[in-house]
Amino acid sequence: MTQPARKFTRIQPELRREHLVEAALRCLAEHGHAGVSVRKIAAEAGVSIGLINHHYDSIDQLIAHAYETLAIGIFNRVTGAVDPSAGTARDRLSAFFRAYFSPDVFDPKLLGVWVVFWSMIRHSPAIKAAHDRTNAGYARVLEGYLADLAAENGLPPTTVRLAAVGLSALLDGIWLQWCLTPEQAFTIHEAIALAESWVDGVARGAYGRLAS
Amino acid sequence: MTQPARKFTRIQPELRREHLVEAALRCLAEHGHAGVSVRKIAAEAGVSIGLINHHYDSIDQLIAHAYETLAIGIFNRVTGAVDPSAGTARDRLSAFFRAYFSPDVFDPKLLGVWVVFWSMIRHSPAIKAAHDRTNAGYARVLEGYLADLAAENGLPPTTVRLAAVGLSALLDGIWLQWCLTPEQAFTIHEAIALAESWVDGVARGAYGRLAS
DNA sequence: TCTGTTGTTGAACGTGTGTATAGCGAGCCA
DNA sequence: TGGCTCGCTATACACACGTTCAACAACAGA
Repeated sequence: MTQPARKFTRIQPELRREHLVEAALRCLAEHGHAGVSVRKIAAEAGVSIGLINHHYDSIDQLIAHAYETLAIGIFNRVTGAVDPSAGTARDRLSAFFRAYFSPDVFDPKLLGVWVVFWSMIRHSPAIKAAHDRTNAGYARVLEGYLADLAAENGLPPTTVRLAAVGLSALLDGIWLQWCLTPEQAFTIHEAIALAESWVDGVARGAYGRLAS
Repeated sequence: MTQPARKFTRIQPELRREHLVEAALRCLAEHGHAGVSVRKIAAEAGVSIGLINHHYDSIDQLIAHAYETLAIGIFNRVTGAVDPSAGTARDRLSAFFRAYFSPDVFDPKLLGVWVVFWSMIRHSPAIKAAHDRTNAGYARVLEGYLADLAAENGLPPTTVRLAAVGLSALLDGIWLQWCLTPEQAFTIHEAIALAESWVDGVARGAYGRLAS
């Protein structure tokens, strides 16, 4: 006596979109660029092909939504690990580094996802906008830490904007190298030491020429 | 009185492969990931579709060949701009920076090409191998400069390997940021200043903790 | 229990993909 | 000038893609 199997279950559009985003991210992590596929994502989410175009005008919009979800999630997790009022600016930078150099972020699978996003920036305004927004977020946060550091140590504050660019680039570069070469030539501990040493350089006035 | 138009011209396989690689790079620069297409590349090269599979077992091998050509070309141009015997180690680093931060390398179109390569690293052993080889090349060159710098300035040489990782990451990160955000928040001059300041930090002993 | 709304399905369509292959023809060499 | 080699063309094939749309069915409210 089999039940008349229910063919599907309805859920709220907002919740369904969330599920689709999660399935899309799993597809991107597993298949890279080939994971940008209505059929693969629908299969991963356990729904029919047509459902994606019912909730999104095109697959690009789903990917853009996925990018925004992932990028903001990581940003919040990393910056949320830093108590903005406790300790010195130097302490806050160290806390930021510890959160940034965590397995959540330093995961080679993540690069496969990110590379897809980067490749779509030029053609998709939605993804470009999401990228610019999170990028500005990191710049703002790092500039805040460095401005505090400059104030506490009496360094010239004119260097702050550019120094934040440099630190951001260093962190991105370490992440990139880590993800591209899984058989690593350096440890997470060493990666943190590189970032800390960069701040040491700032504290020793090595970045004075940026003020010119 | 029209000539009986020649339908094609034969050239040496080696030369033809070179033309195909150049066409592939133009396609990647223009169309990004969508440029990885036998039909697009064949059209760009002005040859028939089947010719690519005549010269390469699969399109992935053509892309790998293109990657190797481009990566080695840039590597040779950048490292070739540094006279390995003249001046101090610091001079050589500065010369390297000037060559690296040139319009040849700092071209947003180049990122579109590179992103395609990165996305294929996981699935294509040929591309992975080409990447590892050029990566090792940069590591070797930078380690050389930094070892000379350490010897000239009496710094502990144990830090050299890891410092090269840091410098390489910084350069990659600056390049990435430059290419991802064409409406730049910094100039090439400032980018060079960031790299020079990093070396200042090394010279001031900021990277002593790497030796631990 | 019936009805209306709407989230969901799945087949269909046109396009683009990589590869295989049969045959054409350009250019070399005797 | 003939013939032969092989670089090259162009068609064909099977498959995957994104999108569309008419029909279906789950669930809320009456």
